[in-house]
Amino acid sequence: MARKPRQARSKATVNAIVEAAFIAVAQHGPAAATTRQIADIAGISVGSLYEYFSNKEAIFGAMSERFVADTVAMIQPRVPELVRKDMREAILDMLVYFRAFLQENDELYLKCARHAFTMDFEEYLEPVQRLLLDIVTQHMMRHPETARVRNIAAMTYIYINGGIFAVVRHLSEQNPSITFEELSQGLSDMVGHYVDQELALAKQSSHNRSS
Amino acid sequence: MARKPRQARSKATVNAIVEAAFIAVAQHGPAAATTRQIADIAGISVGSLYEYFSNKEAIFGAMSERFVADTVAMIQPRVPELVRKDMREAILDMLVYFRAFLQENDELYLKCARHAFTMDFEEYLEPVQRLLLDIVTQHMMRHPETARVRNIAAMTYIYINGGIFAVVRHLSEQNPSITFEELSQGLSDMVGHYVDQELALAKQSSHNRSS
DNA sequence: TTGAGTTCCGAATTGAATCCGAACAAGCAT
DNA sequence: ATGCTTGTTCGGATTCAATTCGGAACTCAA
Repeated sequence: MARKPRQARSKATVNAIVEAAFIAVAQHGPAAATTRQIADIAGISVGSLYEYFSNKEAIFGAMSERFVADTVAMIQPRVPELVRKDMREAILDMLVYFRAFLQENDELYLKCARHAFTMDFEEYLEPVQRLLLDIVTQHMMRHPETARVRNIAAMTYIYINGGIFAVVRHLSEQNPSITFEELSQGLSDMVGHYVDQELALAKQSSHNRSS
Repeated sequence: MARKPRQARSKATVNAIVEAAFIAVAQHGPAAATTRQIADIAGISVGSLYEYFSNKEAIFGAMSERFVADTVAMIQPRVPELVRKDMREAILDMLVYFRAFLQENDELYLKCARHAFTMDFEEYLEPVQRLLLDIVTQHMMRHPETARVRNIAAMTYIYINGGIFAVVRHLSEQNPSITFEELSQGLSDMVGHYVDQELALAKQSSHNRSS
């Protein structure tokens, strides 16, 4: 960002630019979305873009940040409810929430997320990763029996990458080879079975040790 | 591709263009890689690019095809060996192969794969999906006890998306939060535990039914 | 050897990203 | 209120890369 906004109206301008960018990218993809389009949609002139963003990349960066922040804000209030549930159900719920989130506003976010990697999206994922780790931690405190599961960090890493990308890809496909229900059930069982199996192994090994 | 190559030399040119594109993209990223750079590296003129590719996108498409084909070619000869192994070990092996593949030639492929999604990479994944499904099928024929696992299709879908993207992302990170060993162990256990758990459930339910 | 088809070239065109200096609006002191 | 300073917006000028085009150079079969 080339300059910090001092006055209220310029904050509104920055906001308008980011929202316009979402619309333009959803319509034409990130490569074909031009600064003129973004400026037109935002109702400002092209030059003004460069008062707040040093280049087009920076606008994409702000979009990524916004997307991640909105995702977190969407899940956050549901955390108390999620951690109370059975793990499989919690995961299914999250996936359904995430799908609804991607599809709101005529799939605005989904259409952008499809191309997200242009924008070095991964760099911005950290808050989501933190949120998920937080949920897992809280969940474990309420379900102490799950404390013996190994490799929680690796699991959340895999899950966040595999889960987000698989869902985004799936929703973008015209005729996917599996249904969304199969996909979400698969993701949930994959985690659920993993945990069950880890617990079974832990029980078995402690049994062996004590006998 | 604007024209089909008729003569031998033009096939070499097409090849040179694709290889040059890999180098240019690895160096500058897909957005900053210019047609001039690609032409220079390939040792041809800019205009010649357009004899074989209708635009830059098409070159990226050819890169994706090449990448997928090379990946399949790298795994294919190892299929007989893989299907003989225990599932967890087979997965670990595949991941190690894949890492080595990404890192050869000074990480040429890895550097390009990082940005792969610009190029609508997903469209080209189908051969990999087929290969993986083929491996699973052959594996099941040798290990008939695994036939009762449900949702094989969903599992390979999740695995191909989650696995490839998690590995590419992990290898691209400067200081990843987990090691490659933890990641690959996690991916392998995730699948392994899933299968084990499914088999346990299947055994249990058939037991219930017969009692 | 030759000419029809193929391949290659690089200057010219086009259009988008970015820069810049002038015009405009807001805040502030008098 | 009035003039001054600083923040904000504008849109044309500039720059640079993608793509086009007309013709030169090459290949190969007859």
